[in-house]
Formats: sequence, C-alpha cells, structure tokens
Amino acid sequence: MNEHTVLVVDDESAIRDMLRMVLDIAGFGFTEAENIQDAHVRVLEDKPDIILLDWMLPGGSGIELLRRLKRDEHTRDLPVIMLTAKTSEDNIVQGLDVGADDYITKPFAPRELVARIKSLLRRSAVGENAQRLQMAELVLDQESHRIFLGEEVVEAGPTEYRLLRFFMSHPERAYSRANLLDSVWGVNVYVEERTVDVHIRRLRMALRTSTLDYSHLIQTVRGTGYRFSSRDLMSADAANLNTRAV
Amino acid sequence: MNEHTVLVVDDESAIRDMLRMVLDIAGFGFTEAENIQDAHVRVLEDKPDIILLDWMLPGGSGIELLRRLKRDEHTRDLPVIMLTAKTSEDNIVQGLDVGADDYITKPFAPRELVARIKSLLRRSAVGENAQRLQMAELVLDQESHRIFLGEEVVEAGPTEYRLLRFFMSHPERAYSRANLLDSVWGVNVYVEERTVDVHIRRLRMALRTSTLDYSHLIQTVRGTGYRFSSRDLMSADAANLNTRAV
DNA sequence: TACAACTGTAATTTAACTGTCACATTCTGG
DNA sequence: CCAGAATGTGACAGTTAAATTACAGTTGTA
Repeated sequence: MNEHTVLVVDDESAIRDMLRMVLDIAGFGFTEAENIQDAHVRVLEDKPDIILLDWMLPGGSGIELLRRLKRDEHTRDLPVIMLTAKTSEDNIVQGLDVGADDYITKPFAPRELVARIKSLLRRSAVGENAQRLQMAELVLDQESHRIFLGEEVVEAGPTEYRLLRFFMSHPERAYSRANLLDSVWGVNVYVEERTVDVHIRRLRMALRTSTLDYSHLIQTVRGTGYRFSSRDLMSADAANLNTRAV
Repeated sequence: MNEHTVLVVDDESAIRDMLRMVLDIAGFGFTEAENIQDAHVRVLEDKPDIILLDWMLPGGSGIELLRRLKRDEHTRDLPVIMLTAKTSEDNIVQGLDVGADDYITKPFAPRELVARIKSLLRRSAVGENAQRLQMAELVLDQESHRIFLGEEVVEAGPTEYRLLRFFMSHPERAYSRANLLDSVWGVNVYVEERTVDVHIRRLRMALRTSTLDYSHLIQTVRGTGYRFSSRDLMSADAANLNTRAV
C-alpha cells in the first residue's frame, strides 16, 4: 500500500511532535500546520490523505476550517478526525453541526488513534482508487463527479451523490439511518433520522430516467434501514455483478 | 428503536446508583453486578447490549471478565466500555488490547458516557461482526440482513428474520414458546404465547420457495415448543419418543 | 440583489407488519 | 375410535414504519 500522508493541525508544537512520532512509527507520512491559514495551504500543496484537526485553534477554531473544507468540492471528501479536549468543550461539540468523519478526545491512546486513522482510510480507499463505480448501466464517475444511467446523465444533488457513492462502495449490506448519517453526513451532525428517508426518495427518483429504472437498487430493510443491492428477487448470479471499480 | 440494556459492573454501589440514574434518564435499560461472577451471570440472563466494566474489581480484575467474554463465541461481540479510575495509559492500552471497544476515565461527564454508549451501539447495530449463518442451502446473512434459500431471496418480516436468526444460532434444541418470546421478542414483553405459533407458520411459509422447501427445519415439539434442526423430523421424533409402541 | 437549487423538517398518506381470535386439524392416552 | 388437548390456519384490525408531499430556510450564483 502506498504511504498515506496525515496532516496534523494543532497549535501546540509538543502535540505535533508527539503525533509526528506516533504516526511515523505507524508508517504514515506527516505534514503539519499550526493555524487555519497554514492548514489550508498544506491541504492544497501536500494533498494529505487525512486530517487530524484540533478543535481549539488560534485565529479561527477548527470548525471554521472544517466548514471551509466541506464547502469546497475538491476537499469535501477528505476524511477529518477532530481532536477534542476532554473538558467542558464537550458541550460545544455536541451542540454544533460538525460533519467530521470521526473524533477522538484527548488524551487518547496512540494505538486507538492509529486504528481510527486506518479505519477511515480504508473507508475512503474505495473511492480513492476507483474513479468510477459501476453497476450494470449505472455509473458513478468521481472524476467528473457525475452519475450516468445508460446514456443519460442523472440529475442529483450533492447529498444524493454522496449517498449513492457510499452505497455503491458498500453494496450488499444493510445500514441504519444512524450509520448513513455518520458515513454520509458526518459524525456529530445534528440531523433528524427521518431526513435520510427523504434523501433516499430523492435518490430513487433520480435513478429513474425516461428509459431506465434503477431505483430498485436502493432497498428498504424494514425496521433497520436501507441497503444497496443488485439482487432483489433475481438470481444469486447477479450478486457476482457486484459494484466494481473500472 | 428498541430499548437497549446496559450492564454496569462496579463494586461501588454509589457509582452503580449514579449510573443507573444517568442511564435511566438516557432511556437505557439497566442491570448491574458488583463482581465478576455475578457479572457473568447477568450477561447470560439479562442479555445486555453493552457493558460498562470497571477496571478495578475485587475477586479478579475487570480485564479478567473481559478476557472471558471475548473467549466465548456468544459473548464475543458484546461491546464493552472500560471504566478506568486513572488516566494511566498502560491500563487503557491493555484494555483495548484485550478487546474493549472503548474506555472512559473517571470522573466522566454523563453526557459523554451516553454519547459513547450510543456510538458503540450504533456501530454494533449493523455490526462488522455480523456473520453468516448457514445450513445447507439456507443462508441468513446478517450483513445484508437477508435470507437466501438456494438462489432466491426469502421474503420475511422483521420478526420472522429474528426468529430464524435465533433458531439458526441455536439449532438442535427445543425451546418453549416462553423461551422464544424472551429471546426473540425480548423479556418483559406481553404477548400471547400462541402468537409464536403464528410467526412459526409465517416463517415456515417463507422457507418454501418455488424450488426449495426448507420448512421442515422448523420442527414442532409437541407439548413443549419448537426446534430448529437439520435432522429429519421422523428420525428425530423417533429418538425422543421411543418409549411408546405403535 | 434576485433567482434557482438544495436541505432539513413536519404533517399526512400509504403500506407493511403484528398480535389475536375463532375455527380447523392433528395428536395423545385410554 | 373417542374426547380432550395441542397445534395449524386464515382472517382481520390496530399499530408501526416508511413513503410522500409540502414548505420554509439556506446557500450558491448570475
């Protein structure tokens, strides 16, 4: 596997040094920034694969950077782990929409941190390597950031795009609404679970064009959540037609 | 969502009481134990969904129980949060090493504890630990939350799914209707015993597709209840009822 | 700034699932 | 073979989960 680069954003150099050592031992590349402005530059220049972002930063809190990253098309999918001090800021964390992919409270065990980083990288790895996700005539092209159904381009909003991408990279598996919120919206995002239903509907409608109807790929698992699957009532062979990267 | 039960293992009753209150407010079911032996019994009897385990316990430290739980097939996937008094990283690392899913150091904010519990429950809800249960051509795939019979997908409601899952993970053994209600519907649920019959029927019907009929796996044990068995109904009965002449 | 697209939420409608009952059928012991 | 007991079955109505619709607030953009 290629070496993954981790960007650490923290204003305390002691912590950065500590993390540099930990990450080095774990075999990760390392780059750092001590404020938001610097961090943004590092993101663009060093193209890290994941960001460890301290919550409390001078010159704009971490959430500011997070928002900015999530707003930009090109950086939206960069996995971010928030580092939160284990004190009263907990309250703040809970009240705000964060949208990070994971978070960890200080102090943390290096082992745990590394495990979470690997987990996140693994999760986004599917998307990294594969520019295109395909199932039969349904193609999600991450390069052009578009969805194709047969010859037609599927009209879908950003959220539906991410939802479909998540589903296509994790097919044949049931996810609860909470799971989907965590994976597609981000952890600590305060959104009603029912909202997922609405986006599922929007996605299903998008997957129905004048000539093709792939809406059945998004299946309801009653009492549990949803699932993306090629086989509903069809033969098991269709299962081997798993989503594949092209 | 169903109510989840939390097992608190701590030798100080004050802490147990505090946790009982906190968890109650958060809407969790509660059960407790003050030592390892007791805890093990509670795990088996109350079937908690998650365990809060104090590190320091009389008569064997918490890690002892943790090891035991992780060793047993049935309890291996039970999420465990370690409660550690001190911030000593050694303990934490050791705990995570043995298989704890998370840890929290005392004193802790109730809010954070609840958040972590929910997070863990969510993770294991459609867990990565999900396995496939298989018997011949009958497959219950917990990952995709589906049942396959040969090439076909079996249509079954949530209750039938849970019922089959229970049977497949506890085969070759007869269960009374009361047993099944406890295990599949949950304890302290007021439902008529005969209701089990109806769901048994529904499950049997589901296990009968156009090409295969596996309904005979769900066997009636007259005067007792039901049993899931691959052994033929006739020979099985003959073995059990060999006291009578025909 | 005005407009168009997108989001999240709540209210309402629709569909699926559940539990029970009444009646049918099968089994058991005598 | 009979009577009583246990289990199977079909129907049905209440309950719950999901689909749908409408809408108001945001956000991005011309």
